[in-house]
Amino acid sequence: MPKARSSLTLSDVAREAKVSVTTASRALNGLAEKYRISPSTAQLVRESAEKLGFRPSQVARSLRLKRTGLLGIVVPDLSNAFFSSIARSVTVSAESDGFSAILADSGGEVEKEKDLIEQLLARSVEALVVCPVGQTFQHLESVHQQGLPLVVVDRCQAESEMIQVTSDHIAGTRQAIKLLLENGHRRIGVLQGLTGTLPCDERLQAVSDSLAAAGIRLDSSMVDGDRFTYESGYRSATNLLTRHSDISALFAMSTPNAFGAYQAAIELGLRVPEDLSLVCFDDVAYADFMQVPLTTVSQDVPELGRLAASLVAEQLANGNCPTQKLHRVPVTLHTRSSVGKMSPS
Amino acid sequence: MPKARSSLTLSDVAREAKVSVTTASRALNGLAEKYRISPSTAQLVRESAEKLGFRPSQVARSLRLKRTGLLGIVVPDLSNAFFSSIARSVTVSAESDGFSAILADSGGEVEKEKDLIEQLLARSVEALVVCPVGQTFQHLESVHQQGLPLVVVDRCQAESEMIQVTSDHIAGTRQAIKLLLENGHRRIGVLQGLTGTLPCDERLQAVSDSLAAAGIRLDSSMVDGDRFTYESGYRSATNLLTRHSDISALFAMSTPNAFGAYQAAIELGLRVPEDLSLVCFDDVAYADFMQVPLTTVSQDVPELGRLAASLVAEQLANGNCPTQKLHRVPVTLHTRSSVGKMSPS
DNA sequence: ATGAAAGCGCTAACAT
DNA sequence: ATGTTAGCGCTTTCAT
Repeated sequence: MPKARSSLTLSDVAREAKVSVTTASRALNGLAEKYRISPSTAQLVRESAEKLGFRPSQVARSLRLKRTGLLGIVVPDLSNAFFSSIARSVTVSAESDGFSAILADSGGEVEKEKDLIEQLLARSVEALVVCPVGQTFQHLESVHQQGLPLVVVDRCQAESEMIQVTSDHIAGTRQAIKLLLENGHRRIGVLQGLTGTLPCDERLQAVSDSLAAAGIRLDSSMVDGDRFTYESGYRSATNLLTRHSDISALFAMSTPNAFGAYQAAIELGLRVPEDLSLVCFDDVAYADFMQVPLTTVSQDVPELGRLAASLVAEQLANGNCPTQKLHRVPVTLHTRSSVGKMSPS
Repeated sequence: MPKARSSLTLSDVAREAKVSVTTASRALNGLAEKYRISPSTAQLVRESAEKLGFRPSQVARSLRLKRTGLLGIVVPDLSNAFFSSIARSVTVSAESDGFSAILADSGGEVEKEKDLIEQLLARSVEALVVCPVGQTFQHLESVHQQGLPLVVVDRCQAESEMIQVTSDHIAGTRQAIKLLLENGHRRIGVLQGLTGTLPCDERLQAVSDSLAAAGIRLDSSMVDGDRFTYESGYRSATNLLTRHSDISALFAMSTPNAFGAYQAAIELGLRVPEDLSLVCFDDVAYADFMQVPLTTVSQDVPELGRLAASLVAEQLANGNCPTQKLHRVPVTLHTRSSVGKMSPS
């Protein structure tokens, strides 16, 4: 298996096979028939390439063909299971289409995100999948207007011509609140995630609407939190439960939020679900093995990724933009034990 | 913010500024002083570039400079938190060094892994971080011999000149077994992960040695399993516990293995830790909120990634290979509740 | 202080 | 059926 420190070029192969670079190129690219290169010559070229351990330079190819076969993915935090799962779907799908994925981690900072996208464009990626930080979209719109295939995942922009994929936050929230209402809860607190993002805003609105439909007004003092983190959940739950001793249920916008709330509840001497019910968006690994298995609205994360990947592939193949702009992926309510019946008082 | 569909080239900028491409290139690359370009000209070039929204082609640059600023990362499963965490560390560190990371998912298949590495080499990545499937290393050795900076993470190759990073599996296992022995356990079963990989082999050997030091022989009938998965854990635990009713503790090589075992125990009517103790390698999110908080030997995954990244950076900077080949990252025993004292019988 | 021209490795007209 | 040659967009000698 001869594998010399490859700075071998096509002309090395051509020389070895005693043909021109053109012929070598054609033979190696499977264009032998098209250019009626004699089978023996083609074979000879292939053998020479093999023998020398020739590996065509994708860089040179990219420059010449103006196609890099590169796809960019930007996520706020690759160590977060939600985003790494999306990254995986997209990466794997890209690989199977002969693309390579450049992955970039914005660390949740908009400026970094802009920066990374610039870098990716400079590298001539042919498409972009972005899970934006979600509070500003101008730079993304601009990419889209330049005609580069772009798919936005999760933190969408409500009014936009961009192709976007996100969960059905409204339907999910409705199911969760419905469950709470059916169990007799009337005083329901909301643990918010990152405000100003579509998932957060839609969920909050849906809570408000669902409650309103049941004749309950969601007071803003019943809403707290500002991140999808454990800490935010802990803080906001502590605030809410301290402020309103009559809260009987909490709707958390993420699993970390819910665990923060759970911890807060314990510290306040509240039992789940006896004294406090808890529902949350997203899901945990091994939920069934938890002290109190959480009732969750779980997103179909792999499907978000798959859909994003296929929307990219479609644009790459057809060159045109899919007509449907905003894609919603259904969510599923997993009823476990963290929601209890409100004891009649 | 003018951002035309960038197929703008340097010569467009040069024309706009009424200078040669040479001067344009120099001005934009901060070589104005070196080539004594008049400040006004340099400024003019920069403004023209800005005005046109010029973005230099990294592809052309790469071809000319023979430096791509690309780094390849290959992992078996990006949706696995262990690997995504490593991918994150490496990606972030690469970004801060001005590199971009191409991420590839081998799906745990050696052939795919080989394939992906070939592709990455064809793309002229300047360095490679690989979490190999771990059962064959020839292709990696070959890359290393070609002189390309390469760091192998996690599933190392015992005898090798490659730069490798992995946890201190032996020390970790010893601590776990020591804890079990101190609690009076003598009949200890082992739930194996993927056999033939260094983490699995070293851990098994360390169990055997630790037991031997206490005068206990590890019979091969006390070892079962072949994957780091939940299913493997479930199956092997069921086998072991059925075969040997006197087993009082299980050492699991991964958290999924441990949860599989936990499920198996429940189904066999065994309580943890009263009837069966459980320790495992790796860690779970929210371990403290589990029904039975697991005692674990947890790896410092971010550190594995950071170390790998810095070893890559070192090679890239110095051009030479670090002298220390195999790097061990310490692990930590997290004592929680899944290990109980053996009741004197 | 600035430019002309060569060339990185490859593909594709355009010959022959 | 095969070869010559012109570039892709950039950097860099080598001139001036």
